[in-house]
Amino acid sequence: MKPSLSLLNSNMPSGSASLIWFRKGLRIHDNPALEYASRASAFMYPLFVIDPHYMEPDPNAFSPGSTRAGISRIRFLLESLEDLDLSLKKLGSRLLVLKGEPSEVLIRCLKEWDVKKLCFEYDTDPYYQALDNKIKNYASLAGIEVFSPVSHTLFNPADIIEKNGGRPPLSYQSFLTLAGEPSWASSPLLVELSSVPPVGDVASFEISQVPTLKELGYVQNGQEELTPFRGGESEALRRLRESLSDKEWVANFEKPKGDPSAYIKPATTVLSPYLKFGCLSSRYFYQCLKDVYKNVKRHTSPPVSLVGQLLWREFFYTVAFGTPNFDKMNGNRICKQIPWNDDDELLAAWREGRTGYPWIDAIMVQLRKWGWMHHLARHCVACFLTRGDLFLHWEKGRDVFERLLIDSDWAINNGNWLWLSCSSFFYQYNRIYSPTSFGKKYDPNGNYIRLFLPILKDMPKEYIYEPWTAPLSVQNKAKCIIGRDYPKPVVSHDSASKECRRKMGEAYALNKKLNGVVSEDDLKSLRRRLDEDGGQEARGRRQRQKLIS
DNA sequence: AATACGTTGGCCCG
DNA sequence: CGGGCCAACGTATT
Repeated sequence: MKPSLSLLNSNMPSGSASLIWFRKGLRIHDNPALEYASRASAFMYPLFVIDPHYMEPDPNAFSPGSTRAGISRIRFLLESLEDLDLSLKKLGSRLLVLKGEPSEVLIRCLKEWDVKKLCFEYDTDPYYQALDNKIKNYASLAGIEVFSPVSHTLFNPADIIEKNGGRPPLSYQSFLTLAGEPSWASSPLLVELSSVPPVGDVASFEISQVPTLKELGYVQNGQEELTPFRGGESEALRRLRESLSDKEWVANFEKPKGDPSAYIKPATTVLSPYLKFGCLSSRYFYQCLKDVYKNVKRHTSPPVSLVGQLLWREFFYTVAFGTPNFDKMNGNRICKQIPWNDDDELLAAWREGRTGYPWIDAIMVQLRKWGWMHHLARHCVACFLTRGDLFLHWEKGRDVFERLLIDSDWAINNGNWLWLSCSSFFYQYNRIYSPTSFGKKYDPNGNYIRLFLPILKDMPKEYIYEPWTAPLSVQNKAKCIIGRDYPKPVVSHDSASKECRRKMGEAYALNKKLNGVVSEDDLKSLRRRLDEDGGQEARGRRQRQKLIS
């Protein structure tokens, strides 16, 4: 369908079509790419590409979902797309959903729809850096204008890195000093779009509606519990208003003071999944928080305040963007080289919530069912897996989180695993979270454990954090025999954490000695030495134990 | 070279 | 529940 001449004016060249390519940024408010695409175009094609690599069911994965994403996050994404489609329809448009390898689909669309202007939000993740370069190269050869604004984050990570002489800052404080106020903050953001151009002729394309889980091939048996958090911009804005309505709460927010065991009403905003998919603009959130701060006497500050939380996100985006191999230990210049153990049995016990430590296991069950846990709960299980107890590789834990979290974000997830494993940013490896007493101080009755581990629901509170210490009569009465109905601890925290401290000390010393340049062989020989010493020490302990008894 | 400081540890004390 | 101690790291600043 060609536009009739009467519709045209000087800003609207004949038949000019733009394409807004949605990936993250699944929103109408504060969406510069959408706004630009809708300006001076006769037609606008709003496109989302369903990438089979991300969306197709993988029956071999360790949890329901695709190869890359658990089913909760896939559903969250589909809900977000549904909501976006609805919002576009209210503006007289709609979301076009196509399936296939994104660059192939996109290039075909650009050709067949004769697109003159391609708009998509700039993305710093390595996956999109590679994909977007491919698309930009094609567009420049084809003479298509590309508009790719920075709007997922408050700052452009490249700017901060440049300000710091080409390297990203490695501490939060130095990041704050460099960052200052965001450049856009002086004027209000565009949060309302009144109308957008109509969708043009879609030619030979089979456009589908936003698919359901079932249509994607997911078989739901009704057994698995999916996340209670609904996706989409509308829900994001509703949650935002709800959080902002309590001005005192916003003003006094201090992250470390939240209760990780709160599950009826989480101690934080739970806006992270909406920021991850861009259902909520981080810039709009920032603007709203500043407005609240203006109207109260005093408020908390970074790093603990709510604005501080947004800046943590920026910090990790910046370091991740400026650090080659950020998601690996090997070849990552800011990552300590540590001889982590490799033990699939222990890894599976952690992943599946059967370490025998109820606090740890309940958190892992919440991860699997809800795709979300409180920040401090994440700390506990990450510390337990790596430097605290099991001494397993942070990359393995990262993979589990990346798959199961509905808010998993490449930069933030990797950054936090580097942090918690004392591989980067944070180095006080003596500070280890106790898998028993940490949870107890927030939730002495163990309600959180009882909810996510119902097998322990009748265990008296005296034993619920350490059920293996309960007398058999108590276990019988609680209908939960340790070792049969619920596992015994896979390690003893006292000795395991001591071992971890020792190994971390040795590994740090080696990194220092070799100035951070640690080879595979260096790690191998350190691992051998640690195991020998550890073996000797353990044998010595058993010997002494014998002599005592 | 010396110093301050770091989003949120555990434990014991009063 | 706040304070002091434990044992102690690296980064950034001076």
